[in-house]
Amino acid sequence: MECPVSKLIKAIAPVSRKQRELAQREELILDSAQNILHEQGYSYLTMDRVAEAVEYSKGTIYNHFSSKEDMVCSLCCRSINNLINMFTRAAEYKGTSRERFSAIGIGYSLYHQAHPMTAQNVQIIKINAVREKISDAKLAEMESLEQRIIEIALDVVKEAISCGDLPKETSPIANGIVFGVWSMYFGALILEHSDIPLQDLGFSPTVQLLWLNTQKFLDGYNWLPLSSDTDNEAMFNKISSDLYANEIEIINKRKKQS
Amino acid sequence: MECPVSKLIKAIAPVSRKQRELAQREELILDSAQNILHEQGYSYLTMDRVAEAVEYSKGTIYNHFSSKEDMVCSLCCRSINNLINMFTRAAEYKGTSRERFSAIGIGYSLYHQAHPMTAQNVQIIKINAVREKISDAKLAEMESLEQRIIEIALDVVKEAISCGDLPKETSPIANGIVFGVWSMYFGALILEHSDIPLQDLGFSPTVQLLWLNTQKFLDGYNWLPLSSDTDNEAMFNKISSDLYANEIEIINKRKKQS
DNA sequence: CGATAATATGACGAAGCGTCAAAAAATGTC
DNA sequence: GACATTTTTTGACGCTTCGTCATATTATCG
Repeated sequence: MECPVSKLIKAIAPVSRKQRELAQREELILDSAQNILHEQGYSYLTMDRVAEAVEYSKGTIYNHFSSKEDMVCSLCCRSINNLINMFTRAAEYKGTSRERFSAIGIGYSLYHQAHPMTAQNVQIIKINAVREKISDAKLAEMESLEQRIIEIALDVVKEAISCGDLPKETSPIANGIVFGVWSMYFGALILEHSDIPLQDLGFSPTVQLLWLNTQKFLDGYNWLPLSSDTDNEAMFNKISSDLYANEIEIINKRKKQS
Repeated sequence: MECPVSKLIKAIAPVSRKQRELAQREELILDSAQNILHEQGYSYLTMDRVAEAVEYSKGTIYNHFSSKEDMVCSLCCRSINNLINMFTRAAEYKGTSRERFSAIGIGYSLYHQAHPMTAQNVQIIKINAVREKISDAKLAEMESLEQRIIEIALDVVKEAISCGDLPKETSPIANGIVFGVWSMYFGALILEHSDIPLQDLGFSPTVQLLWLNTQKFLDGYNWLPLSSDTDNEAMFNKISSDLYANEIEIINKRKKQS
């Protein structure tokens, strides 16, 4: 089901005052929803509460989002957009192709550490019973964003192949590398944020394990320079501070609070 | 919240007629739930419908499960138990340590391909908003099963280290390997079963990518014999038919139907 | 067989979703 | 500026589902 408002907002330029106001209100609603999620968790997020928080009626909220799930999906789109920015910077980082690819992984880790809610949203949005309730338009929007973000990572892989850091034969399975780290990071993300006591199960902190495993994985693909020829911890720290000072700061603040 | 019935069922031996009947009814309920999930999907699964299907009242269902989520968690426990059996067989497979470990991965893939519903359940159960509604007892039960299944994989890694197939230095990061494949398979599983058009995003079939990536990952850890010295496709086929004829059959039946 | 304990039942209250007729506001017309 | 028309907003309402609990039914035991 398409929403009345989204048609208006996305109508062709020029952007009228009304369109701007609507877009602004949409952001306000999303901010409120995000806030509720952050403060009280997903079970507490209801349309009535969002309506109360933004001081509009429920009907108005439904003019922007065809369902609660649609709203959460929009939040996910915002997050993916943020990630796209981070990934873009990572892909342009000065360093070896392997460093740039690793930087993307680090960005993913740090972003979700800085914004744990995002991980939950993404997780929820992937459930089919939830997806059913999202408008086709919004799903398409999200898919196209995912498309873009994958492209960024894939480009780095292709560069690596063309400059010889990866064997030429890797070419037809370039997407295998991207899918590999994507699934690995995504899986780890969910396992980590699921309150599952990984430590109790005998695992080290997730970020460290992820980093280690990424390096082993890339070694397996023979992505030069191999991790045995590199100071991996130093590399991690350098990339983090070079590219993701913001996220690091947020994470540290969060730590202090708890 | 603990359920009246589960206390009874788990009471100390000897198993009385009543206990047997209760346990039997619990299985009946779970079978029904599974059936509804299979036929109609998660959104269609309601306590009223389950009650109607098993021809007991809703109150009686609630004597077995403290909530709908508790019920789904029980379904997950059944699945994990199945996986434990498969993993155990895989770990005892005649072959190199690397083959045995790979066999575990294949088992995971095939099981979820044969029982797609399971993947959904697991996915749902990992959401915190859902977990909140599961009784502590059941969560503990699931955790202990997960503990066991991890242990099986970890033992294979340890054997590999002690027989020299993996470098001695791997010892302190043995759990890294297990976590790596766990997260990779779990992530891929969810991405695959999420109706997300991976093909549209330019990816090959998941099982193939997973198999390839597993081999690269193990190569990265230097788990001998390396994939470059092995016919990987043949290995996959051999392990599948040696260990998982059942699952293959189910998968093929499923294919025919569609 | 009657008393007591255990179990099963389904009507009920609460919560949340999404709708839609009516009210309010904005826009257009003279 | 006053009236008509269109657009937007509102919140009461219907519906679904959850989980509970007083009551009814069944089982157990003296």
